[in-house]
Amino acid sequence: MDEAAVIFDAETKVAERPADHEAELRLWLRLLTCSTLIEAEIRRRLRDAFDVTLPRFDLMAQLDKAPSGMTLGELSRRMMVSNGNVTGLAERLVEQGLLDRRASPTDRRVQLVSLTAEGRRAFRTMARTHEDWIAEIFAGLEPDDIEALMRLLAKAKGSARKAMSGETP
Amino acid sequence: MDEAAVIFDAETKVAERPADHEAELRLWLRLLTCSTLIEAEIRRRLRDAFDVTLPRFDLMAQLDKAPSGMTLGELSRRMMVSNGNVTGLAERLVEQGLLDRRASPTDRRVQLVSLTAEGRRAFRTMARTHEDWIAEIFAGLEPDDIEALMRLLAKAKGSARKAMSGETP
DNA sequence: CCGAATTATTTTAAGCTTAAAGCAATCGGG
DNA sequence: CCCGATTGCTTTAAGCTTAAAATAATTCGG
Repeated sequence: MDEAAVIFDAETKVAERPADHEAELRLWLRLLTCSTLIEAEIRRRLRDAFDVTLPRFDLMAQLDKAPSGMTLGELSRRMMVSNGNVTGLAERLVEQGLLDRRASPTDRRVQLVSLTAEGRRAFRTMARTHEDWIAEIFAGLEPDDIEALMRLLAKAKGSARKAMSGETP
Repeated sequence: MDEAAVIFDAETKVAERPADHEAELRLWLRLLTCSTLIEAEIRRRLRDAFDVTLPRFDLMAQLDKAPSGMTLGELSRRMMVSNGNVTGLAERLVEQGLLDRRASPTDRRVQLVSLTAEGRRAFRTMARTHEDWIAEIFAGLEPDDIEALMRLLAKAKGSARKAMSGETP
């Protein structure tokens, strides 16, 4: 009964529900499924191969790009997670001897973190394997597919960002 | 020094590292960023508008499609999460009066859950708004873009699934 | 019918995540 | 200089998530 109504609307645009956006909804579901699936696999492999979690790997990846270290705030912005989250992650990585952490000499509020030599070595090893995993996972895509996906995902991201800022104008 | 080497390899394919898969890596980063971004926004809106979490919304969505209810195991398979996860989610939804839960009359191991009348009503309200949010978020995409993304994401998913089963053959 | 294997679920321990509140240091205007 | 605002970080409480172990019920081969 409800289903019939929805189909009817889709065909005729008459509707008490002005527009149905089934295509967009299905796109979202597929996008989410796809990235969740891959993310779960990467988590599993990181755990099995290196006994590391994805968040810790991500944090180390950010620091690997900044040889001189970074503040916790900068890290939380780049990782797009909360401040408190980074506090805890960094704490655990310091415990493991993979991170150095020190107060800024010029601003006593600021905490600077960087990879230790061991941390850098460990990350580089993991990163190489990680890149191979990703290549394996996307091996079924042609170069053209990858290019098209890059473009379309950028467009989707732009669209999403716009919807987030200009909230109900 | 390392950077230079990587760039050199990319150009010439000489390399001690046989192939670099930068394109795939960047695709994965973009896919992940895109879906994380949207997911965070949906979580935020569900919380602000309906005081509900995404996992609870997802669970209710599954049950809405199965009017006669479902076992916890079926639910965990469809949601692609662990059994223990569903146990806890269902528990909290029952507490809120949105879910009914009863043992199967034919198999005492099995727990059947279904939406209560209130749960169904609440879900339908949320679902309508949720669909509008998704439409808003993807408003910058043309119908052709959506179609192309659907196709390419399906292809990516297929490729990922293949990489997951046939592990290092 | 018995016992071993399988199946469905729950429990546990550990870790991730967030929003909100709190604390300390710094900055900026008067 | 000083005080109010801002900034950087930490803490807290709550919830999600998983893997692994535990529990309980059912099934199946003999």
